[in-house]
Amino acid sequence: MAKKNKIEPDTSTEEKIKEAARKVFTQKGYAATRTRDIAEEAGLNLALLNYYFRSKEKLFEIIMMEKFQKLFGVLVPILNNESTSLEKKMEMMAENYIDLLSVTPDLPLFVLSEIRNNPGRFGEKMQASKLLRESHFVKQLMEARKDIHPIHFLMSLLGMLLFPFIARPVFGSVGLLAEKEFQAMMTERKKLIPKWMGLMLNAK
Amino acid sequence: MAKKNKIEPDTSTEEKIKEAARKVFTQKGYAATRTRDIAEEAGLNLALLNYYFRSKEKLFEIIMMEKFQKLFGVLVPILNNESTSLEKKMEMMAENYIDLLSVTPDLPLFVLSEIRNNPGRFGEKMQASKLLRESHFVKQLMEARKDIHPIHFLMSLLGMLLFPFIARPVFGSVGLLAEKEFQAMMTERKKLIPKWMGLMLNAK
DNA sequence: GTCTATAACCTGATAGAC
DNA sequence: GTCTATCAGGTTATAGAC
Repeated sequence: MAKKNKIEPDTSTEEKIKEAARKVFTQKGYAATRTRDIAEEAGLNLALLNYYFRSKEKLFEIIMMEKFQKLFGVLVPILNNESTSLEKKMEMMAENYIDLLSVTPDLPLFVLSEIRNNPGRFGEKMQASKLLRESHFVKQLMEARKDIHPIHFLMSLLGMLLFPFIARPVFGSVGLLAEKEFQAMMTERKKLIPKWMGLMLNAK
Repeated sequence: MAKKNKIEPDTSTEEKIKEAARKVFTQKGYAATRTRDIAEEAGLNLALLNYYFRSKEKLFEIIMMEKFQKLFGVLVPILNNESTSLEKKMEMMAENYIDLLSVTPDLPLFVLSEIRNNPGRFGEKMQASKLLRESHFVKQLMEARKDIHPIHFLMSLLGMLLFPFIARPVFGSVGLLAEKEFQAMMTERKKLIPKWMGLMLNAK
C-alpha cells in the first residue's frame, strides 16, 4: 500500500470537487451548471476548481467520460460473454441496469442529452453502438430470429429497462408514483422483462 | 374568415421567431441557447425577440408547453376512447408516435430533459401522469391482467416506442445505423410492438 | 415594427495575498 | 493549497432613432 489506507473514502479537495461536479452536472446538465454551483456544493471556493482542473470544460469531460463508462461499461462484459445463453444475458442486463439506475436514476438522461447537445465532441468514445452491434449478444439474436433485425430486440430491451428512469420526472412525479412503489416495481421488472423478451423471441 | 387567408403559412415576424425558437431550443436546450441564436436563425434582429415576447424565459415557456402538448397530447384521445379495444389502442399509439417522432425525433429528449432540469416549474402541467393513470387504457390493462400493475405495460410500451429516438445520437450515430435503415426499422416497429405487447399481456 | 447601440448583469478564469 | 478580489468576455434586455 503506497498510499495511506483510511476507513473514510477519499476526502481530498480534488475528490470533493469531483463529487460535487458529478451531482450538479448530472442534475442540471453542462450548460445550466455554473462553476459557482459546483464550488458551493463542494463547500469550497471557486478558484480551487480552476486550480485542480483547468476549466469547467475539462472538469466536465472527466465527469462525462466517467458517466458514459458507467452507463455502457456494464453492458460490454455481459454482451460479449461467449459462454452464456441469450436468456442469461438478458437476465443479467436487467439485474445490472436496474440495480445501477436505482442508485443513479438520472444517469441515462444526463448522458443521452449531453451527447445530443454536443454531437461530435464525444464521437471517439461513441463506439458504444459499434460494440453493441458487433457483440456476441447480437450474433445470438440473429441466430434465434433470422427474420427480425437484432437491433429491434436490443432497442426494446434497453427501452423497457431505461425508459422508466428517463421518464420518471414526468409520470413518477411527486406523490403520484411514490419512491417506494416505484422501486418495488423496478424490482419486479428484473424478472418481468427477461420473461417478456423470451416471449418476443420465441413468438411465431 | 376574419383574417386574410393566404396559401402560404403564417409568415409574420412573431411566427418566424417562434419557429426559430422551436428549432434552436429543442436542439440545444434552454440553457445552451442564446437569444442571438434564435434571432439569427429567424433572420431577424435580437431586439424583436424582446418586443414580441417579453424575455427568453417567456418565449421558452411558450415553446415548452407546445412541445409538451405535442408529446403527450397525442396520447390522451387514444387512451380515453371508451369504444376501442386494448389492442386497437396500442396499434394507434404505435402508429401515431412513430409517425410523430419520425418528423421530430428530438421531441422526447427535449421535453424530458427540460422537465428534469427544472422540476417544479412545470409542475402544474405535469398532470400527464395523472391523465395516464386514470385513463380508460389503464382500466383495460387492469382487467386484462389483475396480477401485474398496469404501469408496467405502459412503461414498456412507451419505452419501446420512444427509446429508439431518445438514444439515436448514441447507437444511431453517423453511418452506423443510417437514416434510411433507421426509418425502415421504425416502420417495422409499428406492427412489431403491438404484437409483442399482445404476447406480454396474454402470457400465462 | 424594426433596427443599432448600449446598459446592466452574469460567468469563467486569474492574480496575488496568505 | 486555499482564499478574496477582480478582470475580461459574453449575454439578456432596453433605449431611442428611424
